[in-house]
Amino acid sequence: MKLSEAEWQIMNALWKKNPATAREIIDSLDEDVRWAYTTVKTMLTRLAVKKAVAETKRGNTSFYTPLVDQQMTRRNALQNVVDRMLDGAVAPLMSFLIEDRKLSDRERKELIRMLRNADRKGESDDRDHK
Amino acid sequence: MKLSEAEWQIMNALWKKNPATAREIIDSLDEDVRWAYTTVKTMLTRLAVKKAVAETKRGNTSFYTPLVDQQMTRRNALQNVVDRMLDGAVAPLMSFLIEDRKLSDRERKELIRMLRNADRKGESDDRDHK
DNA sequence: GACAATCTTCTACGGATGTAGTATATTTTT
DNA sequence: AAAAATATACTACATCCGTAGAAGATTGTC
Repeated sequence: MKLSEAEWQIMNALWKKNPATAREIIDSLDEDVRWAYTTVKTMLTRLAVKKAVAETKRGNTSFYTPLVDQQMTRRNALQNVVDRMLDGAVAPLMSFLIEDRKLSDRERKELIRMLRNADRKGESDDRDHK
Repeated sequence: MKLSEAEWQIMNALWKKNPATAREIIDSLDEDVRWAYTTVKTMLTRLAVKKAVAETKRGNTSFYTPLVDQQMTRRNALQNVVDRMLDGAVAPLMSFLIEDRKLSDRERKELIRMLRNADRKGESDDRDHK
């Protein structure tokens, strides 16, 4: 499941609220995204063709629902980003998170908590950590 | 500076070793990437056109060098990924790092260290970019 | 019921991308 | 120097992507 940038926008909107009509999707997009109605429709049709969304008609109007899982889709996309763009290394991702895109205090704490947690449930190879 | 997926491959090779000829680049790519010589040349020419690399001739052969900074280019690309694909949220990135893409023990420790460090120097914490 | 608003389907089109063939110039090897 | 290998410049082309207009179907409104 490969999505184009514009398609991500649509999917993100749909993941937030669904089912939704083309009109609802447009309205939910950022102000600065000024797509014509038919542009969004084209996107939706293409997404339907690739089975990323389901199209259901009620009367004259189509309602759309995501068919792919957000978590999973993002995960795959990120894996691809790491593989292609970062040449397989996660380090740049980490420094992006930590240095560039300053995490809020909140996020930083949360991240540390997650890491500790991951550490604990990490299988056999744990050595001296007391 | 927007790079296509194939262009990232080339740039990653060039960042690793430069200047390099088209031939050297091909040879440095993963085994499973079987591009024709002219394909790589096309890529390089396009990259030269958009000023991402410099082309210098020595005799009959061209040598290429990156003109854009790896760190910076990746950073921008990642910001774009967060904005478009992740709808502005970094949380999915974190969980990708921590849950999906299991960090090695080594990487996890390093990440924690970085976080602690960022914590220390982040007294005058102001956020909200753009 | 007529007109306006809205939705639908179909078609289009320029630029980006992946992928490479051809013909030609140059360099290297017998 | 003739042949073989290699590099270059140019051209091509199918598909994807962003973006939307046109024309017709349906629904809402006075």
